[in-house]
Formats: sequence, structure tokens, C-alpha cells
Amino acid sequence: MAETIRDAGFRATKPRLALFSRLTKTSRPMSIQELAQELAGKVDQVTVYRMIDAFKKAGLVREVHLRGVRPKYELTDPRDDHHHIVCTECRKVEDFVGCGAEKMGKEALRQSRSFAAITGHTFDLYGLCKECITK
Amino acid sequence: MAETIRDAGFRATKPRLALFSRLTKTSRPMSIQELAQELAGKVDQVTVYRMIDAFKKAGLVREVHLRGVRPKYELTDPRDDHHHIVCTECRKVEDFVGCGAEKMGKEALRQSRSFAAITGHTFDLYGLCKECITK
DNA sequence: AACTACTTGCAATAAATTTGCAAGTAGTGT
DNA sequence: ACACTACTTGCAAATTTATTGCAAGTAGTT
Repeated sequence: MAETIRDAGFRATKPRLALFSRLTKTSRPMSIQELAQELAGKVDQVTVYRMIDAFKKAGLVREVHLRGVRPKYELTDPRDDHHHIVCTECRKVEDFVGCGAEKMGKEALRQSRSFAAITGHTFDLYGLCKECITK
Repeated sequence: MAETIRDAGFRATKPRLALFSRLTKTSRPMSIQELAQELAGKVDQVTVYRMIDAFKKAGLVREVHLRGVRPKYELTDPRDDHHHIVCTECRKVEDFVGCGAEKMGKEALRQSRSFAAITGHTFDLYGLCKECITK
């Protein structure tokens, strides 16, 4: 883990290890506030902001935008194209894999008169989980 | 236009008409800041916040989240399932239509053990426009 | 063990968003 | 046209969120 951080060009400091470690332990993207709160006492909130920003630029971390909430962050896994499905009632988040983005990218380029390449995408679903749908 | 606003349950006041009118004139989603700036003198920024919030709840306006920028807003067109393609260099935004969301929604439900229904989705593409790709 | 550039925490700023409230006005009924 | 009332607005102030400056601390190196 320290290795990963160094490879990304950073020093493997305690705060960085703490943040990175926390991110490896979550299956859901986390907000700055959640991270800062959990790391309180160990890592200053300002440092969380700075680290997330740096990790993001280095590609270690991905920013996830879901409707109606502040941005959340998760570790990047380069070979994994997963997306999120969010319950609009209870805000539960689950992952799903696969999406027709490559195909859609090609289709979009065909439609477009000013774009020349696709480099990324976001795709998230919103719905109701089995618990909330009965209410 | 005043009619649309009334139908949504609001009074057709000057500030509301100004905001709504501005939104009908843009082909790109706009941020609170952009809107407030353009309507400066006519509409207070606080009012823009409040109106956007109310319009959003009423379904007149859709919130659009694109990477790395604050939320933007555009008028909802119920029969139009368009999405955005964003140049990661110059931030240009273009629309494209159609996306495999229905199909993917079904696939996601199949994968999921806790979700029961899909009610919405986001899908946006990032890439380079013809101008920026040559740089 | 010493060195140095990168990091961190704390305090202070700045920016974004929300709230309270008196004054203004659209829509209604007269 | 006039008055009435609930909905709206603008302004100021409070909150919340994010950024910056800088002295002190520390990882990685010599």
C-alpha cells in the first residue's frame, strides 16, 4: 500500500496511509466529510481535502457524482468499469458492472459535429430497493 | 410561459419569468452562478437558489452533474432523453440522444440482489473535441 | 545523523449556500 | 378598479464548505 502511494509520486506518510487504507475498506464511495469524520484525530480535514485532490490528479481516486449529494470518492481500479445504482428513497448504493458505453460513445461521435474522441463516461442508475418499493 | 409556471404551482412573477426565459434560451446547462450573473440587477442570487430549488422539485428543471464543476441546470423536456458529451480540455458541452439505459437497467436489476425498480439514470460522455484533439 | 523537499495542522480567508424577516406583488374575490 | 392575503422577493446575516499561508514536522536520501 505504501508502495502504491510512492508509485503515484507521494511520500507514504501516516495520514496518507490512513486515508488510503480507509478507502480500501469501503465498498461505497465516501464524501470528504465522511472521511474527515472517520479520520478525526488522525488527519486534519484540510489534509483530507488536499490528499483527495492530489490522489484524484494522480488517478488513484475517482470522483463520483450522484444526484443531490456532494461528491464522493472511491479508489480507482483501472480494469474495473463498475457503476452505481442508487435508491432514491434510502440512498443505498450498490455496484453493477458492464454498460454499453463503448457502443454509445461510437454512436455519440457519429451524431456529433464537433467531437473527435471519447475518453470516459459516467453512468449511474436510480431506482428503488426492495425494501423501499413496498412503502 | 407564464402558463407553464402557473401549471407547476407557482405565481408567474417577473423574476421567475426572467429565469425561465433565460433557461429556454440556452442550449447548455447553466450553473447558479452563471444564471445569477446574467440576471444580476433583475434577480437576486438568493432568489435564483430558491427558484432553481423549487423548479427542480416541481420537475421543471433538471440538475446536471458533470465532472469537476458545480451542478448545472436545464429545463426538463419530458419526452427527451438527451445526454451530454463534454470536452475535458475546453469544457465544451454538446448533446447527444439515445442511450442504452433501459436495457442496462434491466441488466442491472438482474445483477442486483437488493434493487427492485429503475426510475432514472445519468449517462454522460467525456472526450476531446476536434479543436482540442490536435493540441 | 544530518539534510531537504515534501507534508501536515492550525488559523485565517474566501466562497458557496441557507435562513430570517420586513417589504412587495400576483392572483382572487368584491 | 380596489382590497385582501398568501406567496415571493431582496437584503443582511448566519452557516457551511473549501482554499490559502505559514511555521513545524517528517519521509526518503546522503
